[in-house]
Amino acid sequence: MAKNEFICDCNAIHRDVVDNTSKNMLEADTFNRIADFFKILGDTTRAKILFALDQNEMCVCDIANVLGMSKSSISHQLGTLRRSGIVKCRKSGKEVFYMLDDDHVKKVIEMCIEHIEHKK
Amino acid sequence: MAKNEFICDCNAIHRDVVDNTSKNMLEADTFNRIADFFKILGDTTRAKILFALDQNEMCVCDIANVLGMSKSSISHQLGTLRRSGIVKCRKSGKEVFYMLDDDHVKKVIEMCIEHIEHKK
DNA sequence: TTGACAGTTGAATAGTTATTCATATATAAT
DNA sequence: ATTATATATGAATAACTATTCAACTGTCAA
Repeated sequence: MAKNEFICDCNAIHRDVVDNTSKNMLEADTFNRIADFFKILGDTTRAKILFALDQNEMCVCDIANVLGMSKSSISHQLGTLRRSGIVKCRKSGKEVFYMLDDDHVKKVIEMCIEHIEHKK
Repeated sequence: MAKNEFICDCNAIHRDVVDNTSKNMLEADTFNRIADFFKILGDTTRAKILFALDQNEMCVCDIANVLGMSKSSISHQLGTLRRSGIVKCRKSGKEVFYMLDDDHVKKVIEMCIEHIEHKK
């Protein structure tokens, strides 16, 4: 196999490892989805919102007060979470109550906390 | 309790829910750590690197070839992963071999893939 | 129907970050 | 010593994103 079948200009390639690993890689789209999922959790505000919603469904105003942030900011983030299918909402009069829409999120957050405690 | 003990200017607050949830919230620093952890996974390049390293330890050049990206770019990302304690490395001559340094990462990624499959 | 209020949304700003390029360091071979 | 190579790194650019502000929608009450 010629050197320039490989993208980068090194001689240090371990071809068997590279070939084998390449074969096992998932589709590009799958990695995008993985990254997108974690990107959602990778923001302090959203992490707080999800942790809070794990305890109670809440209206936008409640969440804003729990986090000490503006309603607009919270609403933007809830929009992001809703579009990702991680939270869902129900309307009741003027209020909109948000709740988790994903079992995995809870587990993933718990595992993450475990990780953090472990690394301390 | 006076209205302005709450941060935002709504009347729609459910005080018991807000008070209770507030009590159960973790420290700000903990949420920052949670978000920082997920931020690391929340990038396509880093997700690919971690998935690849889950199969074999590899040198920078190998990873660059598996991902089809420049060595410099990969090296920057490996630095980020190393500083986060998610990968570690060993030197062997001119080469530097990287490997996972965290059991949780594997589990978290697997759970994430499960989540993605489930939502399809 | 008018006013008040819960929530949403678009635009703007400010901060962050991934990649590239050029350069630097470290190791091995000649 | 000198050269080649593997990796690291600083600076710059470009792309992305969180929050704010202002304006808007929809609902309830008077």
